[in-house]
Amino acid sequence: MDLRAVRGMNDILPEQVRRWHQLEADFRLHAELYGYAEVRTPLLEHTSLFSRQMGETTDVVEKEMYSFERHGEQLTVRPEGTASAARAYVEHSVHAKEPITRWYYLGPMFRGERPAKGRYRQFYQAGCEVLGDAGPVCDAEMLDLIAGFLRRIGVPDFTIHVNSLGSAGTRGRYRDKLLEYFTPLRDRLSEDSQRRFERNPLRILDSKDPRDQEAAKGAPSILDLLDDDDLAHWKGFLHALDVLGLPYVVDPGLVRGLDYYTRTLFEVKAVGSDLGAQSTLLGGGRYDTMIESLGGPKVPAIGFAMGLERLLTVIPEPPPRRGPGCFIAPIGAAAADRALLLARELRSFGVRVELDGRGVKLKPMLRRADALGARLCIILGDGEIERGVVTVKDLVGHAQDEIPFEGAARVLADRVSEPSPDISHARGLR
RNA sequence: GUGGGUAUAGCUCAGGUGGUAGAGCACUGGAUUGUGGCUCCAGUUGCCGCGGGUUCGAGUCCCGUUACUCACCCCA
Repeated sequence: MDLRAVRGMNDILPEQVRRWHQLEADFRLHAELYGYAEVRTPLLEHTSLFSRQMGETTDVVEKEMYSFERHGEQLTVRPEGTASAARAYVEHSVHAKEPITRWYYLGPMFRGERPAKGRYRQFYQAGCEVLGDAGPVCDAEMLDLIAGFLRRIGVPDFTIHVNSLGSAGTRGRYRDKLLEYFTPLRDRLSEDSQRRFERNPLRILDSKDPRDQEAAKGAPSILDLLDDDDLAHWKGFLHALDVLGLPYVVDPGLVRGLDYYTRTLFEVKAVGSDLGAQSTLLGGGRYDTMIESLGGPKVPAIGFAMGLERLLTVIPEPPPRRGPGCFIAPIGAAAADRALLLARELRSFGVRVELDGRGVKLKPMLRRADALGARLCIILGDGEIERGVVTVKDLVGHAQDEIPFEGAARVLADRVSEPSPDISHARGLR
């Protein structure tokens, strides 16, 4: 095969799409329960939106975006959802129409990273954003939504990690303190962290390298630098989590890659999964200054996004798809005509029908019906036409009888909805 | 961008020390002129990733290359 999908971009075949539908439906349900409404934004945005919002020096912006020029415009295929949602919020002056806005989104994102397990160049994210609510209860409720959703879809075990970055000033002060702390230890850090030292010293804290972990042991905590307002928010957040009974881990080393976060920061990791290094199922946090920096009003905001591929590798396989209610096996040209009409009528009763139009012998048709896991097989040949009947074979049991062709659809529709006579033979459903 | 692993039938994979391809599953036909699943029999499917080298001879050894994959970086 010389034609392949683009690297890092995957086909999702129907067998798997079922799982995606299920996941998406569960997400929508939970988001709606908490008052969120779906927003849909374009896949393409002006490049500047992302470079300004995510931070010029983040890896995503520096080397992972699919950017190009077209008709004199610098465009980028969205690498994440928050920037677009924020842009739409500002563009439509939503703040002037309602004090609090709760939006969710769902769709593909694109980053030109080297693919690995649970990480692809086209990947799907679902996320929520609350705009206009600065309170810590809002942050805790978002985690409540998340935890309920994860349990609902069957994530076996996960941990919630939380941290606070304070406001912009706090972050700057903390950065200085960290630099001060790491400077004498600098030559003991890993090569990667030597680089981080220059660019983003906060990231040294969550390095996986044992040398860095050793060096970071006595590092100052950002939580000690929070000002009164930040601290009140942080405490309110933890209090609300306690009220909700949500277990969490305070992780002062939790730093996220995007520059726009303030105060609350959280991450949910899968426990005991085979996701390898990509065990982070979702991440989010508060971005109280982003809307304003986008040229919008002073509106606080918080959001999270989760990777659907990662969720899918962690949750159990759903039961197999049920077969059609009726499989129609016509034998001969006259039967084929009748079968065509019968199939349509059955469907009008809401019965899922598969008609075998191959014109082959009965045996392969029955085999096909069985492989599909059909409930009933309708056999229609010359004999049946002469007698004005159809033969109905129960594929779950073995029973077979004839019913009048006239009014057959209604009778079959009723029969399909009945419980199977002998469930122990329900095999071949794969 | 860096490092490791892998590449043989539609799928999952065997193929010591080089002798010109195999199994299971799937699919098709038959045993059963119009009756599925189970069983039995038979059959179809391969540029052995690609290019080059060594050799009388390469799926097997060497070099290169591409793809996939895992890990790092980073992130969902």
